[in-house]
Amino acid sequence: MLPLSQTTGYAVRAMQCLQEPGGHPVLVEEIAEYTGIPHSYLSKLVHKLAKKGLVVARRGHHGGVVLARPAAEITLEDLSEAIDGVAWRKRCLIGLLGCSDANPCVLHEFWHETLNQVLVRLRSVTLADLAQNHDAGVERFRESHGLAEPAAHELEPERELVGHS
Amino acid sequence: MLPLSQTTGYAVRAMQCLQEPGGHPVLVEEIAEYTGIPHSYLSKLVHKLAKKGLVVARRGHHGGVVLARPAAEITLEDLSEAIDGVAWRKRCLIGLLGCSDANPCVLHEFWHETLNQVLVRLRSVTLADLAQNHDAGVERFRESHGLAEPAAHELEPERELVGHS
DNA sequence: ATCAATGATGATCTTCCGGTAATCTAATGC
DNA sequence: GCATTAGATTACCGGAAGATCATCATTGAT
Repeated sequence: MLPLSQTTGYAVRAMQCLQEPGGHPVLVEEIAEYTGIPHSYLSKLVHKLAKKGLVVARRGHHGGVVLARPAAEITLEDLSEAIDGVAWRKRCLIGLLGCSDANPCVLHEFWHETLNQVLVRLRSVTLADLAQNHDAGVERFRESHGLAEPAAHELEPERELVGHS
Repeated sequence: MLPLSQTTGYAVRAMQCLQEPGGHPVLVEEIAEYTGIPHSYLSKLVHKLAKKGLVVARRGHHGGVVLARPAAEITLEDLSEAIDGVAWRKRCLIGLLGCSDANPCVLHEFWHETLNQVLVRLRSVTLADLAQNHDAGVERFRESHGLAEPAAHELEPERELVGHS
């Protein structure tokens, strides 16, 4: 009933690997190896993101994927919306199909406000925010899972996390 | 990734129909007719709630279901926990298996705090709160959907109805 | 003791999501 | 233009959640 799906999580991790618009395209294959997301599944995911205008994918020699706009202009909400859509935001908490703004159930206002708080938070975090902690977080994960080494890694010291509280 | 499942919604609706502890037991059948939740599915749901100590169910003559404690002492969080458990609260937003409090991903703190805000809200609403608006909310819904009066009509097959496809 | 009322339970079906594999199509270099 | 490199697309598999059906087990009235 509030599906920030696993695939949206994948989307976040994939996007963390991408360059700013204009940079060298990153191969889906590279993202797959780096993140551990299955190649073929990632390919579809990327395609979805491309259709939504968040990334640009090119085929053939020197193809790959780049951000369609600056990382600072892509929020978690954008990713959630691109992958999971927005339909779930309108679903009644207790599943009454007749429930709507005009015809609210007992919990309508309560739930609407709850979702809103979550969305505000999702909107407050951008890809650029993530990049700042990218290495620290992902490196730890990679070590504990024996995944492939990235080409270059510059580990920034532990910073205060993105928390907006 | 934040599954307040459809079944939890059912649980809320079902619980709205119950009496205070000590009151006359309500039949699963009655709840099913009143709410539109499939009888057999509801039966399992009720059983789960009983195992969690939220309701008491008795079989046989004059059996039925009653609240195990006052409505004012049962929160939405209780229901969510009884049905969906708590595992999902600990899952990493972006699906990193190595992510934990000791080994946080970039979004760990952010997500933890987000979930917390939701939980605080779920904890702030009790069944008793719902009862106060029960009639207004549910009646409106029933009217606009032609659902059975507590005294059982039959439901039209083609109309969109909660949980029927 | 018996029987009917009523919840409990297990098998099965469907749908959706995550995931795999094979193949198609577009872009580039030669 | 042809081969190679990439992403795009299609078909299919498996598991979990929702839902249904049939059957079992318990309680209380008589």
